Amino acid sequence: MKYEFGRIEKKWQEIWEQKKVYAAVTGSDRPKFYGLIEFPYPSGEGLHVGHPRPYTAMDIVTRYKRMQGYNVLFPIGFDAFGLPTENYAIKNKIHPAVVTKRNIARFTDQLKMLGYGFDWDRVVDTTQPEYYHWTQWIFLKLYEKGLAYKATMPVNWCTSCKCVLANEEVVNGVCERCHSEVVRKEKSQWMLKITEYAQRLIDDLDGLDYIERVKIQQKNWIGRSVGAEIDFDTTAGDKIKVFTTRPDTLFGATYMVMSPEHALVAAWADRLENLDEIRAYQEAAARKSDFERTELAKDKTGVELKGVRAVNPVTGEEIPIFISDYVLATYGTGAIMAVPGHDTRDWEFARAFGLPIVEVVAGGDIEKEAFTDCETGTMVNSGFLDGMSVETAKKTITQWLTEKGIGTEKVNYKLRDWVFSRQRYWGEPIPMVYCDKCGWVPLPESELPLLLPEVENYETTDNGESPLDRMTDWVETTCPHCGGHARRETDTMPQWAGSSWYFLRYMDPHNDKELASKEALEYWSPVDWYNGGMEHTTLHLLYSRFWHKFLYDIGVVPTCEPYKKRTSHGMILGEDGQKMSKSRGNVINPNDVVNEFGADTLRLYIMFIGDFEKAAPWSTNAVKGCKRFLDRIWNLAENRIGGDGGYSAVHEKLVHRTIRKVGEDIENMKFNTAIAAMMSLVNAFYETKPNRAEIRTLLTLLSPFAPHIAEELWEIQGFEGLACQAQWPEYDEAKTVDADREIAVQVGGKLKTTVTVPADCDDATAIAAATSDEKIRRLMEGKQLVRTIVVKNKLVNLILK
RNA sequence: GCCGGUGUGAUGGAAUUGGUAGACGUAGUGGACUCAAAAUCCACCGCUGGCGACAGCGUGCCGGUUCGAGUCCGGCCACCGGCACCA
Repeated sequence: MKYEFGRIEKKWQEIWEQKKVYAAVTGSDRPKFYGLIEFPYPSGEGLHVGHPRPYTAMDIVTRYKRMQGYNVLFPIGFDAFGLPTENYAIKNKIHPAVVTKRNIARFTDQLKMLGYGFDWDRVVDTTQPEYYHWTQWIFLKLYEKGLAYKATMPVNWCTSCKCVLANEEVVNGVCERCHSEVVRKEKSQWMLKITEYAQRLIDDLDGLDYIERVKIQQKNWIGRSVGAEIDFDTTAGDKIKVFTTRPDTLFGATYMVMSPEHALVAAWADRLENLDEIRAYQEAAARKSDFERTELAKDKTGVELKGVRAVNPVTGEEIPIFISDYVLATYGTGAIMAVPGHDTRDWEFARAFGLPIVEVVAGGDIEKEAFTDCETGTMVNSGFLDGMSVETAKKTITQWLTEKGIGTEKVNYKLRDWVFSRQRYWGEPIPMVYCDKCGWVPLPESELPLLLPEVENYETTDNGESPLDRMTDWVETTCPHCGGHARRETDTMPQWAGSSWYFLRYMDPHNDKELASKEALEYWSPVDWYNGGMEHTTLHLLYSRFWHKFLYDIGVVPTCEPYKKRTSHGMILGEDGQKMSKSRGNVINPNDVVNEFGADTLRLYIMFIGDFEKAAPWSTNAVKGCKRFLDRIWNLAENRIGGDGGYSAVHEKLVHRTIRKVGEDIENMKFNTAIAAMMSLVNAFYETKPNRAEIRTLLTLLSPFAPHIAEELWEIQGFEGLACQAQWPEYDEAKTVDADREIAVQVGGKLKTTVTVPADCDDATAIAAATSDEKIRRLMEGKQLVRTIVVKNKLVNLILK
């Protein structure tokens, strides 16, 4: 009989679907396990070979858990709002909803082709009104609690997408999606106060089972730093507030710098003697894109504000004030005290402008470079701080400033509030109206979902407004508050909105009363294991943690963190070791692989390819090797011998070891070595034919990895029920160990030979066995044995003199 | 510049966390089967020397700790990812 993968894969996919073997049951008594993968964006290109890596991994984990008796929730959905679909729609004059529907159908076929055990009754689609109803509802709640606000501020504007971007979406000064130039633009935007959660987003990481690099990257992104805020008096009467992490160096502050956008510059217009020069600098700074700004980072530029001076609160000296674009408007207070002796940037600026550099921490050579070390230095030229360590000086000066009312301790974060509006059509409408009398007014919950209207033209307007802006009938409305004239918000939500809570909807996807029932949320929360890409660490993963914490605070969800465990997979590279891309021509289409080798082979290969967390290049030859392995299993089933009892004496030990190894490896995401262990078992079965019990165990172990072939052989062998519903086999630790051990014999730490000894034998027996070996005896001739080291069941090391 | 990570045969990668380096797969070589090829099955497969038993070397480089180091410590080099004038 031939292994017709095409036929059997289709056959079992239909049977599984019909029998609903992957249905999750809310409220079941069995322990629950919620395994989650990042739902795909249904692009026009269809599934990429990168997708099956995390999907197959979690499919294996959840199948394994199911076989262990867990009530498993393993859902799938589509994150379908977004720019590529909209752009495709514009180009081809098709409604994005139609494009989305088509793409989702294609993705669904491909996912089913790979035999994933998703609960297809729980599919979510973020573009459906039944879904975005609740995305909008969460927004209203955020607004109600003061966490959504409208603000006019400089935002990142992608010149190609004609759309604002969140900070997280700007990579190296260009748009994360289209790589076009990003410029700063003043715009009125909806903002979400993620900064309010900064500390909790850091603190709560401690209790989570996330891979370490994810935690580190999130912490770095949030960027907490502790210091002080200090007020400097000025000759204009206003105070300049600065933030510093080095209040200990206050005596060395010889000038001040404000960002070019700082409000005091405008306030002082009348007093400034060189206003033209200042204005010119401000304009030049505003014109620079983020990219240019970082490019030009080497040389410090700036202009002194002539006519106003600041006063150093500890030295009493008048010091000059500059504006320079090395000071960012959006961090801290937008102004700094410059301590050129002990800050690299201030040092460079001081050198460029010939400003005095004073040493206040001894230990370096400030003639050559700024001395920034906080560990070793001693305070000098600092009045009452002299002789103190930096740490002590920090505490002392902060206390002093607080007592005098000049400053206070202060924590700052790099994280900024989340720019939440997009000037685009294909997104969730923001359920707010602007009333001339009442200002911004939220829609009442009863009016949700606010449907996305049909428009004729999806393009952004020339003045950078959303296409919805042209929909006069839709835009013009009445104020829910006073009934007067009002206009709807025409911006839509960003791509990240729908994905910030989708894992909750899976728990109760058809609920039309609330985002999910209390019962379902209590039963399934939190997600037990979430696997996804590193690229989402500071985007989706952070955003969804923020939303979840908010929902926890208002009593909607029962846990303060959404995901208990987070892991991440490496990329699949092309055969040339380069990132797969159409232009390189190294793209592998999963459909081709499935047609040629079958879904089981693809699944197996993609897990065997290498360390799950690392990038790995594709190898068609190695795919063939996996197909060969399945062929060998297929042939094996015809070559087994009878005997329904237990395992045979020849295989027992290896079978027990393999059960242990495969189970442990699945839990630790070491799928490659789990497969290697099964290969070894099959190799042993080729040496000595397996019996029925051994075949049964092999098929059970194989089932999570290659479910179709396992199921078919299961049926052929006449085992009861379905392979995918079989119980995971038990192993007996006692049966995994040998009666005898082959241990290493070393002389002076160098391996000379091996000897066989009884397992767990005492040291004397091991030494006796080693020293009676012919070869070792020869080496010992004429030498004196000065020391022996014995490691039980491993080795004997003889030290000779 | 700062923060993470990686470096092992021709090749993808293993190695119980300080204890027999190279499991498993790919490629390669030899053999069986075949008129032949493919497929399949069996064997070999780190480098150097030797007919050989065997000896020496070997986990990016240099040093150290240890009876013993791919694994730990110090100093380099290379590559990958993230952040980047964050005061």
